[in-house]
Amino acid sequence: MEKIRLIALVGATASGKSAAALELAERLNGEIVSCDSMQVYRGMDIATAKPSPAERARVPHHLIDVAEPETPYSVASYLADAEAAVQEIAARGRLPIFCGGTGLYLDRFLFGGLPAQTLSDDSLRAELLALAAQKGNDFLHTELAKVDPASAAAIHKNNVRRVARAIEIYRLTGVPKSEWDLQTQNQACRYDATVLLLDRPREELYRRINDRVDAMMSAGLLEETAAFDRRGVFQSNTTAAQAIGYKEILPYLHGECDLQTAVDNLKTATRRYAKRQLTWFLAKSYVRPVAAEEVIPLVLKGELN
RNA sequence: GCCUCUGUAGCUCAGUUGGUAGAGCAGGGGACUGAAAAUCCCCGUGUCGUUGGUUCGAUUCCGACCGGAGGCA
Repeated sequence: MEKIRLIALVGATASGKSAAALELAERLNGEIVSCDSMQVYRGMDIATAKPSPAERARVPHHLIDVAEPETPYSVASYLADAEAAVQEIAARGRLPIFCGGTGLYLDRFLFGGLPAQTLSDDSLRAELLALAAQKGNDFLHTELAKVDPASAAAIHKNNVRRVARAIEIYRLTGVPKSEWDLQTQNQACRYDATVLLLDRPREELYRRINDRVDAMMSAGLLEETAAFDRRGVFQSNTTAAQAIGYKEILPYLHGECDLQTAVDNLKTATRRYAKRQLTWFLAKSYVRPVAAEEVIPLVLKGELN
């Protein structure tokens, strides 16, 4: 069976992916598939720089507003949802255009996630994290080494989250995570995909980030944050509660710092996030960095296939 | 005007009983397979305010000067 053709625009936050995707979708009879771990949540509009209703009316967007902020959403959910969206789009004879900065989501979508047996178990995970808190990171890491030495060697002992997840996989399936990993490593890409990174000079990117944060403030980020706060979304440590934007504004709303400090912290957090995104994408051999302003012309000329 | 405190990495500060200095944050780099906007790892030379003096040697002690904070007038 022939692989489905798709284009993906990735890159750091504020690099201009959304606008480029919109234009390409209109020119190439495409539909946009968001690849963003935070835009999936309903109501988290300003902080996540979600495409506006007007933009969404121009081109169909998928995987935006598909979960409530109180609901856990993760790579696994994404793989299923994205698979379905792409099938639909392709069935309509249109081109799926991925757009977003969550590298892990796209990576696993293209190459396949862990098998369904390796489900997750929140209570087991909580138990393991508590164990590390009580007996120390070394203790949990040693536990992992007993059942999965390869993973233990690959995961730093202080990365308790990953250590716990690896143990969790073993407990749930009886097979070490490192074994499961072998099944998805070095797999061929499941799609006929062109993955382009919108590249910009670091200085320019940081300027755009600062400008975007200022724009978010004028768009009502304070109100959006306050509303979620009243709703209790930040009481638990759900994924949505970790979105950059709310985390930094909340201390101001609670009178713990002044507004200027909160905004500066938000800009800083966003810059650091952008750097992490770039580190991820640039390490992937299937990602092609292209100067941001060249992306649309080059795709239209068909020079990037 | 006098007195006291203070001036060390971009920022906040520690320290050297005199042998040219180190943390946090910021910044830089990296990892990443069901929380990924998360999580984790690595990276610290800077005229130790300026200028004289004492000393083999001063960022460290002493003086003066220039900033800053407070107190007395």
